[in-house]
Amino acid sequence: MAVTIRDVAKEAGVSISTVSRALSSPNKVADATREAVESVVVRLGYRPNKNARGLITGRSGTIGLIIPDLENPYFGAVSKGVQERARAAGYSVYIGDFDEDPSIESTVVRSLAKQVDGIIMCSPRSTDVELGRLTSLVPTVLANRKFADVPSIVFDNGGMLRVLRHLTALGHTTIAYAGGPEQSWSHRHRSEAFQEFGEAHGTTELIELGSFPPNFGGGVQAADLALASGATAVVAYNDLIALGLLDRLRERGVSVPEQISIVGFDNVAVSTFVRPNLTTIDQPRKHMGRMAADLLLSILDADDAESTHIPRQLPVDLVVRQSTGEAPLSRRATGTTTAS
Amino acid sequence: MAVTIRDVAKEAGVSISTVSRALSSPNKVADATREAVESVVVRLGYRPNKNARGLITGRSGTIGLIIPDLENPYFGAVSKGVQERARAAGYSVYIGDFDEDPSIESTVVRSLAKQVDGIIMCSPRSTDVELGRLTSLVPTVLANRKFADVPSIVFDNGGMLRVLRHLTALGHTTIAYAGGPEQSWSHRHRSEAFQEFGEAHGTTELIELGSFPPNFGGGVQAADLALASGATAVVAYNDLIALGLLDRLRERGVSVPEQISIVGFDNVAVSTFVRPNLTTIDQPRKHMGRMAADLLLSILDADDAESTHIPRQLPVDLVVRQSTGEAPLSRRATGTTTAS
DNA sequence: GTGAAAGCGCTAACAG
DNA sequence: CTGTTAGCGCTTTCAC
Repeated sequence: MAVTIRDVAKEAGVSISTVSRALSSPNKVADATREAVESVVVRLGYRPNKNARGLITGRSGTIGLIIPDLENPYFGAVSKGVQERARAAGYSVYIGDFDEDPSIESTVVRSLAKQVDGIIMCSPRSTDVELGRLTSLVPTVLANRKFADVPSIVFDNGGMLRVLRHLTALGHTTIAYAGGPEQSWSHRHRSEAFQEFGEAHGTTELIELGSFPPNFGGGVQAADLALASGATAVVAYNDLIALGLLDRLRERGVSVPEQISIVGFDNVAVSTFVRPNLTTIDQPRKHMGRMAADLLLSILDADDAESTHIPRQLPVDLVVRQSTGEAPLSRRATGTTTAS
Repeated sequence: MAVTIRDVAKEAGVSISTVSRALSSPNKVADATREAVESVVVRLGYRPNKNARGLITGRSGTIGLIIPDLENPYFGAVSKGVQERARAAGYSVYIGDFDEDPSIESTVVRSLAKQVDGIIMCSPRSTDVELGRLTSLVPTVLANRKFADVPSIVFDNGGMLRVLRHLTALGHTTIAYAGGPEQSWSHRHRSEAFQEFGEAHGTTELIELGSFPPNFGGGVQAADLALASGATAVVAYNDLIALGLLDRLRERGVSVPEQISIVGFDNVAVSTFVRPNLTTIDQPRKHMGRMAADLLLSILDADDAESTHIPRQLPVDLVVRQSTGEAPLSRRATGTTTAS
């Protein structure tokens, strides 16, 4: 097998415990021996066996990240943030994708629970009851969901309010909401904020179109309902739904944004792939990943105090994109622009 | 801590070795005892500690998956395929993202190498020299790259040929290629196929525009060059570049596909977010993930024979999308279609 | 077919 | 400050 701590000890002429100490608690060892050990470690290319260490410390040096769908760039960004921080702290991360299926989510969490020091559940789709069971298995941090007193990171849910203020400022008086998955905590909160705004502003008519799959197809479905509703503006649960809406509305001969305005959530890259670029709520999701990892690691490292000041609620931004589709990059050359 | 093999043994009234055997080699134990043990296992909710097992067997029951960018849906799909198979075989998977940066790729592989039974490197960006070192660390399977005799899964690279035949059939005689990252094996192969076609068909003029970042911005860059080249059709390294091309060309007043045709590679979801839907080469990437996982697992399980018949080269399909943007889902209702 | 015992590579008391 | 000694939870000879 590979080079073990014993090889290093022999080569450095010390005992294995000294090697162990030199690596895990460098301050408990004489500078001279520590340096000697370190040089041997480098020379032999020794890398401690995490398994063996974990067996005794009860810590595996790994965390689990559970997300609904790896193929959705939203979660890819979160994952990158988590990895960035975990790696910096010497942790490895298992990623478990559950295909937006609560029962798979449950299975994956349970199978991972025994092998990791902690778990980050991003946008969990489980019911509260099941979530309660799952979060009791192992130290857990939630992202995009609040539940009991489980530590969590969520986005400031003032996003919907900003969107609605923006739209009413533009003169819209009939606004529809094309929602996301029922099980989504974010969806429920957006829906509530939507309703509340309606109650507070009697002059604006607010229409909920229902729940749709959080993808392009969901938006296509929602479009026909939106049109029938008579709304002049549609707020979508996310950008993918917004793009589906856009496509279908245009296909039905409705011009966007002239006849109907559309606003999304997330500010994923594709929101700039269409003209005009989509107006959306930017949610710094990579940052959310970082914060979630930081929070989990701080919990793992300091069993006593969860004192560290990690923001639990991340600010979001309304990104209003110009509808006038002007050249964003460089001026058009004069002269012929058509191909041969 | 959790329930251990000793608890099970005590509860079932047998020795720990019997429990161990009952679980790992059920045929080496009397049916009666096996069943007894199994029922206790279920009742106590016992789950063997992978670390401890790994310590002795030298196998961790985990594999690593190294990809350039988690945020790119292409790799998300591959990851899902890998996970699907790994999970089914009882393996966990570490995913390591290296941000398209070869030096990070190297670091990640090295740090993972000691903790996993095998690694799948998808679309590696390292040089051949470095790749040689990396693949010698631990059993490795390559995806989207061939190197020496390292087992690999790649897509049939006849895709470019099909695209070019398609375009010439449509009457194009001047065709440009907007390439991907220099380090990409796929890019180099597409580029070669592109050149070869030119040599074989003197009547068609083929123009390489260069290498571009494999994203929307890369396509925007390429668009101005494409226009200046006089080509009437542009083949893009991937769909994201194709979409960037599309956007920029339209902005410059060129209509697509009337004046310039665009074809992409990958058939990612966004390729249907635009009108007309993008014509593209479909690469079944989730399937690639599955095959890569199967290949790695078969290598790990059978040290002797890599006999299993896993296809090493996966077929691709040209997806020609209709330009006429007809209603794809349901017929438009008669009557007013504009909103209030 | 089953149990006892010996470790896998490492860390954590405990003496020195 | 350093070495010796027990194990962590499990698999695997080797006897019985």
